[in-house]
Amino acid sequence: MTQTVLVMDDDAALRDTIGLMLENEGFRPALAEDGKVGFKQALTLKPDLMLVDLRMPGLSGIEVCKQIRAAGLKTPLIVLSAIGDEMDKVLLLEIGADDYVVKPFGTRELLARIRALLRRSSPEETRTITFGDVEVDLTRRVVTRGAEELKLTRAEYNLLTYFLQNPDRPLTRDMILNSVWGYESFPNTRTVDAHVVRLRQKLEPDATIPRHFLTVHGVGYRFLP
Amino acid sequence: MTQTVLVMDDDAALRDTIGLMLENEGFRPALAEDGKVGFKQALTLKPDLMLVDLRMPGLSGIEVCKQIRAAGLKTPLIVLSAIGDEMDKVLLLEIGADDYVVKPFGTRELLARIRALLRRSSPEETRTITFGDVEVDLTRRVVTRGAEELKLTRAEYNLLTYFLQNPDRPLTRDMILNSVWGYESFPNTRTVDAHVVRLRQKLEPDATIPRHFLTVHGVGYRFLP
DNA sequence: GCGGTTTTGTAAAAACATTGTAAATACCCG
DNA sequence: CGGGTATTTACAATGTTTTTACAAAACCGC
Repeated sequence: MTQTVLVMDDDAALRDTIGLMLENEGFRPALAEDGKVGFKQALTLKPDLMLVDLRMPGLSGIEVCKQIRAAGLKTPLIVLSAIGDEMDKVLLLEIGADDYVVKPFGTRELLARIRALLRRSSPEETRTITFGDVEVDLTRRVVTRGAEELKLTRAEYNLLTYFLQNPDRPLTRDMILNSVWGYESFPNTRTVDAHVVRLRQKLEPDATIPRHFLTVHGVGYRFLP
Repeated sequence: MTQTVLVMDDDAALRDTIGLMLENEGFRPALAEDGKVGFKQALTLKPDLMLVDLRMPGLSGIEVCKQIRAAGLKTPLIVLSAIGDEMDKVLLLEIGADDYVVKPFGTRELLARIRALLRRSSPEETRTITFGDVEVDLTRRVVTRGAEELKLTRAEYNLLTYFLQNPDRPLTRDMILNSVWGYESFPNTRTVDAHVVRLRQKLEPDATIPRHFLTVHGVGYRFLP
């Protein structure tokens, strides 16, 4: 489950910093000090993402990228470029980079981009959550029960995904309103109840005896997968 | 325990309004009128959260954010942007902001976002407390005894957590009423007794010989873990 | 210890609050 | 406009809290 990130940079200090940061954030870092080593590792390790410095002695970042793509690898790739480097988007496209970060950058920015790219490029066709006899396909936004596809309205679906993201803990109506409806609109808290009722009718085996969308009297609701 | 919020905005009126609002809501506000001062305060005060105006004379909000991130600070950060500002998410990502609010905004919205962000960024711990054969899971709001889950009503649960927070010391009925029921409602002090009885029935090995919820005659009650 | 007094335990009644739900109304987007 | 959604409303059903009443226990001065 842990995702591997291959870091190619000739600057040892930077390499280690990034490696450490990645480790702290739950990734498995792999470090390469030049393009030749990096390319080999890209083939053998099959990392989930690569960070490639543009300027490296020997095989340059540009060359590495091209070779990697030529080898048929579609690994998501972020280019690290020094400020002042000619960095037009055509070049990036040509070498098959998905994003770039200009040095010097904050680890936090880098991390955000890594996460964003992984999210963008992960084969999420199969990101589904199941509970009871219900299956929720988060990428297609489709909910099936048994064999048939259910029709959920926008509000119902949003509420459902909020429950899915916060299983097994009491959620007050206000928390739900803020997260699902946002801070701009202020519907009555009873609105939440109305929607819970409809989720129960559509998703519970027996709507009168909730097994998944439980009420916590005096508090709110709790979702139990 | 009080959380510090650093507000960076060149508009003195707005700054003060926000500061006042924060104070009212139990935060400790710190105000900075430009990026330079703000950056210094960010380093010295180590605030729990920052509000940064994008457009400021001198060091702009964007620059401040970048510098703060470059300095390694991970402080949660909300950007305040004037309507019409180019506010794409890439920019937010680049500068390491966690959320943004478009001016003009209501204090209520801002507050909600501040609270939400603080909640998001505080490490979530599963706090559970045990006494006798009872286990209280404070995050899930679930009380178990032996193997089975007990059903506590809202008042019972609130009373229990108050006892848990003040173990081994006598609590008068008035203290309990004020802390658990608040100053808004004025129930009879016997109400406390009624609830203690029910806690004993649900949580004591033998409700007739209390081992945890002790009576302090003429005073009130005392909880012994 | 012994009455008298105060305080506490407790079940049950009464008052009150919250939730389920359908139906009515408002809203919104094409 | 029309059709679907979202929200509010109203009322019943359910659950909770508070009060009450009386019994039991603790305290107190003698």
